[in-house]
Amino acid sequence: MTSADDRVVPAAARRRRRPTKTGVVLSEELIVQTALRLLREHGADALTVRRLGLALGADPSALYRYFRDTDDLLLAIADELIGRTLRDWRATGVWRADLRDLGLRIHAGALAHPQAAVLSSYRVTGRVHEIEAVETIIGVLRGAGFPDPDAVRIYHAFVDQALAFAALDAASVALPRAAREAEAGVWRAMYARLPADSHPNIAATAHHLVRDMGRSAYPSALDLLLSAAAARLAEAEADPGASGGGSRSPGPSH
Amino acid sequence: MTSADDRVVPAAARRRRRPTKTGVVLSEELIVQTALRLLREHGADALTVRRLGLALGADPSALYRYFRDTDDLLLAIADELIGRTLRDWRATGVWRADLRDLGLRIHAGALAHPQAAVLSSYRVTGRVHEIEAVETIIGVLRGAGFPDPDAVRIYHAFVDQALAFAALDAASVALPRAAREAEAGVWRAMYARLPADSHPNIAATAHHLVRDMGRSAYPSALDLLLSAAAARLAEAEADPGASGGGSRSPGPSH
DNA sequence: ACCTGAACACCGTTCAAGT
DNA sequence: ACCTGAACACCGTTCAAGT
Repeated sequence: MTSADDRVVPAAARRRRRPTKTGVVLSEELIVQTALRLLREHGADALTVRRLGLALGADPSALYRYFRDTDDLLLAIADELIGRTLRDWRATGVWRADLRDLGLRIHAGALAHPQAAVLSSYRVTGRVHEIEAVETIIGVLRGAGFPDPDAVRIYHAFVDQALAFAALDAASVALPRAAREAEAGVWRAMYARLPADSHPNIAATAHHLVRDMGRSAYPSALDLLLSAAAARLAEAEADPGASGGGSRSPGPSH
Repeated sequence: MTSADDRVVPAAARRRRRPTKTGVVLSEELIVQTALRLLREHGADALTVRRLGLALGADPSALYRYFRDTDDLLLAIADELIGRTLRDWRATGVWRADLRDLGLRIHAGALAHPQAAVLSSYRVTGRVHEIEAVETIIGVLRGAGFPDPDAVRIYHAFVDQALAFAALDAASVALPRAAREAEAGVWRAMYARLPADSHPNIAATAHHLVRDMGRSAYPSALDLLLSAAAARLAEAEADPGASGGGSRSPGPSH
């Protein structure tokens, strides 16, 4: 009962495709690529079944042969983004550097397609690229020597933090122009001008706030998480029994 | 040029309100409360100007006198959620416990209104409740002894982590029933059944994954962040010059 | 087997007209 | 000053009919 199994027609079973009126031969891949292009070029509001049909040169309703509904299309987009992000990544064997690189790539990949990321970062796709990513990240942690329960806990915190910040920062990049400018202005126009007697802590740090809040906090948050994980690993290695078992094991599989 | 300044009619200047056909007297507060109720009772799709008008007993177009557009209404909802979350919070003076409590409250507050949170957690409102929250959190950090640049950096990582996880977890709670069940099923039906020869790391940790992935990773991620911050503070206190200035200062202001 | 086109039940927002 | 109602330009999705 996975999402992949629910697709209207399994890709392999599909044949005898007829070109549309404009001569295009539809496919899941073509639709996902076109959707990403629409999002990129015209923003999140442009991803409608009707405009996607227009961009493909097909009747909008034809898309329902490839995706159950817009949500199903979204999951396919999410998995394609994961795939692109990790396509050319290779482990170095230094776990902390590897996780840092993976986290920053996930974040940067989302910001490269903010409109798509904000719609899809949240979702568990159960599709091929996501599965490879899970296998890779857990492999890095187990290869580093984290006992299995710690490896899974840290995997979960790491990947959800990466996806959560990716969505957060993508959302701000994907905001309509007016809203985006209004938010940037709030820090300078409002926070930087609060009087010290009513808001002493904001007033004392206003120049730091204005400088900091325009940037993503993800690199900081990532480093804090990795620091704490490293400390945890040192503890686990000093006292191997404490964490409740789990075998040491193979390295990353990719 | 803040969002508050852009409101169609400043609340104070509004007078001589006429009841609607059904006898209701509209106000910004009533509209926000009704919007939260709609979201809570009927999900994110229910928040449309038309249904909100219906629920209020007013013509949908009347709402445009109170909010510039739906985005402006969303910012008001976001600020109301922040206000509710912190309404009865008090500092204990133990910075780490205070921040942990604040983080968990922000997260729990979002999950109590998942449909509202997923729409609004991202946004900088510049409104009154948000400003109080910023002042409070920075106050906790400065009161703990973090130098100003560290206080701001950790404030930013802390609050964005809380909001990002709040939105991530709210999104999964707010998912339409079918999609939500499909995602839960993916871990049991797909990840737990991958063969060890193709996916050794997932296979070795599958039982941990199934147990862990159904819960939020936020408490773990928060503790990792606070651990690392505590370590940073210990360093700063051992070597006060290293971090580049910033005075020690007052406690939390609330 | 797959694509089309009409139809249905909705949207957000604007603006002239009412009171 | 504020609310109403019609209008405009859109949506996602379904389904009978075509090829």
